[in-house]
Amino acid sequence: MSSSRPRRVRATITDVARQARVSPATVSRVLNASAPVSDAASRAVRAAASRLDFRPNLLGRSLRAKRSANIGVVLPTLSHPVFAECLQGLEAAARACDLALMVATTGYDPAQENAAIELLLRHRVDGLVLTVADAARSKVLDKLDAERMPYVLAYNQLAGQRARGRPTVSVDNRAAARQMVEHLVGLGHRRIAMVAGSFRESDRTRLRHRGYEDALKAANLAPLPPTELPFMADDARLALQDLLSRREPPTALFCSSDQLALRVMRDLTLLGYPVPSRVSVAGFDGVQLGMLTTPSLTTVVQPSMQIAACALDLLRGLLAGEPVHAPALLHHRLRPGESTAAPLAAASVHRRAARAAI
Amino acid sequence: MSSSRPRRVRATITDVARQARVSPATVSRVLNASAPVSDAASRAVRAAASRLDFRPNLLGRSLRAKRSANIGVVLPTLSHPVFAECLQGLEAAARACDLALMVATTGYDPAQENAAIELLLRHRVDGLVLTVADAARSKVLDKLDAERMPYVLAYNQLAGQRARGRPTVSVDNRAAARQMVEHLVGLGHRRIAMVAGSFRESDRTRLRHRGYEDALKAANLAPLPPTELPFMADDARLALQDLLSRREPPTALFCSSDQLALRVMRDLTLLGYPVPSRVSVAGFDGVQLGMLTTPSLTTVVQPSMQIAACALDLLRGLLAGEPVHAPALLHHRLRPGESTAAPLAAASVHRRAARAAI
DNA sequence: TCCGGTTACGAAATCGTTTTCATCGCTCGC
DNA sequence: GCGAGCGATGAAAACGATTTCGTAACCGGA
Repeated sequence: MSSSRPRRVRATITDVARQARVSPATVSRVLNASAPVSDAASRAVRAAASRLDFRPNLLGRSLRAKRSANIGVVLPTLSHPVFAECLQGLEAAARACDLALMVATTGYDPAQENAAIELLLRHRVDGLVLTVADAARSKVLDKLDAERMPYVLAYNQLAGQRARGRPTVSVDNRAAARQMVEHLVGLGHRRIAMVAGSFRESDRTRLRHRGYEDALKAANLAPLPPTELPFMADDARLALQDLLSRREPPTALFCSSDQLALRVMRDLTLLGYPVPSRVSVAGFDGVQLGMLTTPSLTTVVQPSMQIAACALDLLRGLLAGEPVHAPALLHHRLRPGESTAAPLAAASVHRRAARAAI
Repeated sequence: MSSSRPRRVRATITDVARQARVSPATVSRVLNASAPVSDAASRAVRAAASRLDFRPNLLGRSLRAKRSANIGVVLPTLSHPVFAECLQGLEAAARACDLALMVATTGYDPAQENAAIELLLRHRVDGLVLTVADAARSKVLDKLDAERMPYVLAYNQLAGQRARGRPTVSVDNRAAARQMVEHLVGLGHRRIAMVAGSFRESDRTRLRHRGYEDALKAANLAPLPPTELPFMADDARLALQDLLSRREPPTALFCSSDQLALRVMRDLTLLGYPVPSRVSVAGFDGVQLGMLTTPSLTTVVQPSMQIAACALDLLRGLLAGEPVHAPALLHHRLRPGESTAAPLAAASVHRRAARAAI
């Protein structure tokens, strides 16, 4: 009820020192094990600290030590389960080594990427784990380099000159996409389309598209023009309808992400194209929920937890002064689901061939 | 290539002051608009700041001002889309007022809740937004009260004495659950079971169970014993199998969360119980992906973004010294989906009644 | 006994801000 | 013309830790 109880202020290191009859320096040395201290003093300090319920003020420490024990995380969105899971993994890994996490999301928008980083830099994070929309042309990376701020890219994959000195953790997007499309080819599909939200703005989507092309080329098949699905649900459905009502419609759709794939599956169902009997659908990411739908989603699983753990490890290495590692490519896994099957088209092609032969 | 370029250190407020030929105090006043400053000085300071690319060191500021512009977020998990979305909303709201977010997850474990809060307190967050596993017996709330640390509970709902002075933002879980179960009753269901991960450990689940009971009592129906679904996927399926192979099996399942509901739907499908024709399934949360499955999920939508925005608002109020508001109850919405329908049982009951009449 | 070397420790400077307090010109009212 | 009042400013003291540097005490060896 009464709120007039005098706001008891926290004990500071000086209070502990006084109680333990030592200097603040000694308290610091004991609590951080940063220098040898006699047993007697050490015990006295610990006793005083616990008696006073001492909680070190990390602001003071960070200011002086120029180390905030605080790492920044910049992700496109948390509505996408892949990034949410990644953050979850980062948090677990970070807390295991007493690091705090400061997070910001960017909505795939370079301006917001910049704003996010600016905020984190003001708060003096020690380093960053980030996923940018398009690492190939992101200017925040250049800024971070200029500032000498350690960072590790997660999910982004860089090539050529821009990859130099930039640690990344990802799967081999191109190879994984190729494998997935080869899987579709193996099922008998001949007209496979790739759909994405935007091909221009994401380095990963572009790489996956390359993988898609690789697979088709290897099978002597012609790639179909890439399909971009509008953000608005209704427009997307129309676009899909349009794609499938062409003269020779694709029999399989390779989607650039699971979220997209799930929406596509739903829309196909609503439009009256059964999955997989009429159209096969494949995704990319391996989100949990893909296993819960009916049909379950065929997809490429990215090891998000491992990506997170690995990214944090690399970052800690950088903070400890180790040199930059080569890009880390983690293993993906193709998870077959019920959303892909052999195409009907194969059968009808046979029929047509048979008719022609008569 | 060469990394010997001397690590240029950032300009400090003193550097800016020197360049602008004023004192650091004046720079501070200009940059924070914390006191009137002459036009001339103001311009000089701004010019110097931008010339030197000045980035204020928030550690220094926080230390001195006892305000870190940093708020802590404690959530059970980010693998659950509801919390991921909430965090997303918090982040957007926070960045709009230049607050940084420090996040920690707890896995619904009180010990981890405590550890998370301890970490955040050491970092001197200004306040917290948190969702605890069970607010009714959470001891971290008592600790925070003792510390006079401002916080707002999200999703948790408190009752009676423990609610006093504790700001919460949530939907009315009991009423919402009741409404959902009434919807099932309205469809003709007479044997409705509630399933959850754990009834003991979550205040929300308990409230939703109360709502479930309310609805049944109002309809003069008997509640079935609550079903807890084991965490392991296989065990859960067996438990479900067991539940449905009883003599008078439930015709509808009310699940305590969407994630659970989606898993239940999937398991039912695998077990050969079609949804909704044989068993109806309802969820709670309103996650996006519930709309993408086939059948789509009937659920109660919690306005996660609003909850986040409201929580941050309340917290900002507390930080500004405003008194604690009454618990905020935000509107939920029943989103009908394809996972619920009239029970087969109704028909067979009618048939039986008809046979008896002959 | 004395001396070089180690060890444990404290005094004080420092990190980069904000905030208090005193001061210095002004203007205004008389 | 003169003090009161006011607005803008700077000097200096915080904030709470770490880290540098100097030194007292102690140890072993000559």
